[in-house]
Amino acid sequence: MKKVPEPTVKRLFHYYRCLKECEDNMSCEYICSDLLGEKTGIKSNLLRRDLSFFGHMGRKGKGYNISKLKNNLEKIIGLNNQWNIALVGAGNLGTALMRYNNFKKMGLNIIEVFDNDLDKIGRKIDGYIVKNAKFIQEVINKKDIKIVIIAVNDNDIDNLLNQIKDTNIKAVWNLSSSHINLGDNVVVVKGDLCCSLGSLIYNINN
Amino acid sequence: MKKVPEPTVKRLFHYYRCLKECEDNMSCEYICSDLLGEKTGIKSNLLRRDLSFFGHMGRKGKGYNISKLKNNLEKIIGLNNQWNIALVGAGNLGTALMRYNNFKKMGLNIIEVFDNDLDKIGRKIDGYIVKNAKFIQEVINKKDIKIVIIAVNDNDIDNLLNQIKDTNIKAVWNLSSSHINLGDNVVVVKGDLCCSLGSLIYNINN
DNA sequence: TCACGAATGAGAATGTGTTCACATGCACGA
DNA sequence: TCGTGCATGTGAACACATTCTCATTCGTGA
Repeated sequence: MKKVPEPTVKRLFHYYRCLKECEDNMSCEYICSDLLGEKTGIKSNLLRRDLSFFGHMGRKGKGYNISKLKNNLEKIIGLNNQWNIALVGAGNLGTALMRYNNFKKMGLNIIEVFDNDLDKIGRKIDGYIVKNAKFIQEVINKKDIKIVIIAVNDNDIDNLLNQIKDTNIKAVWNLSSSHINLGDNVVVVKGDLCCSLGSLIYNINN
Repeated sequence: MKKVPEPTVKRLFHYYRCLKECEDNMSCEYICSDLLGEKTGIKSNLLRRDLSFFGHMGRKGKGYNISKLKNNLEKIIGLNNQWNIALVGAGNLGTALMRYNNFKKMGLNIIEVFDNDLDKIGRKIDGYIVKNAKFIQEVINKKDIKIVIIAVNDNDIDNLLNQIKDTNIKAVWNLSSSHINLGDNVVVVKGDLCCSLGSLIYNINN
């Protein structure tokens, strides 16, 4: 299969979520690219191109079967599996993530929470008992965790990375402002909050 | 001036923050693109191209003057001004943002917090008194707020948008999962948390 | 069964962003 | 002051992503 562009991948999720809503709230069985595009804010042309990377998803003259397309996208993205996640950082942002219900709906389960603040370790937050960050490596290996969310302040990142380096994790979602490099085998997605606001400010100014 | 690509804009902030660190922690006055690139995880080639959009920022054979470049980027991005921000949504995510110190360091000030949950309205969170969301329009106009952060659950977005529509705001940072359209005069930056995890999962799977 | 309308999907063209290669100019030591 | 080396910055090539256009196919109604 032809390589799927990264922007396309990002949009897949929008389609997926929108289709899920349609499935629940709409009476009809099919949706055309114009409507789906309008709902997601993506041009219908582009939407069709995106979907066509994965084969013939629709029916000419009719549109896309909502449930079928939804299920296909679910598999394509990988949301049909359950993913165990470790959250590092039980501060404000971390706590918000623990309580963020939408993750669970997607099959994304935060199953362990770590911190290196002694005040937090051992405390129970939203059902999670915060563990000492020095056990990360051990726990990740034991529980076969594949995804790590980093939501800590920037000072102690290096220690963390050393701990994580020799595990079998596949991806890191980096909400800190530090640059992370864990080699070619680990996907790192940046999610630095400041950065988004930075580009927003630039665009206001120019 | 030639149009600056959006990816470049996003990277500017990384350079800026890194330079700020260098200013504090390094003894030397100049930094070369190789080193700055390594620190930020961006190829030095690309970095030089990015900076060159804004004129001659460095000295051949020597590198970039750390403080000078930092100050230049500050102006280019627009971080030398103070920006008043309204936060909509005093839930977990909203609260995390109120407490997120890095924004203040950037000159980004959340000065008002709104919600439409009666349990939250009137309460004091982290120094902010949560106001009723129905006063958004009034307050935005009065306080000359230019940026709105949307951190609410998705059900009540439409009401919000109607309130915001007729104000003079310039940008919205949309952390909800709904698609927002406020015309061509308002910059909307998407920050949907689920979406990032979605593309992460895809990349693990493929 | 045929004709017409609707909507997909793909080739080609365009637009956008990154990388390559190297000319240019500055720094520094002899 | 001259020559060598270093690092920037830029034109050109390339790679990537979006848009345009339209052939194709299916559905529907006469």
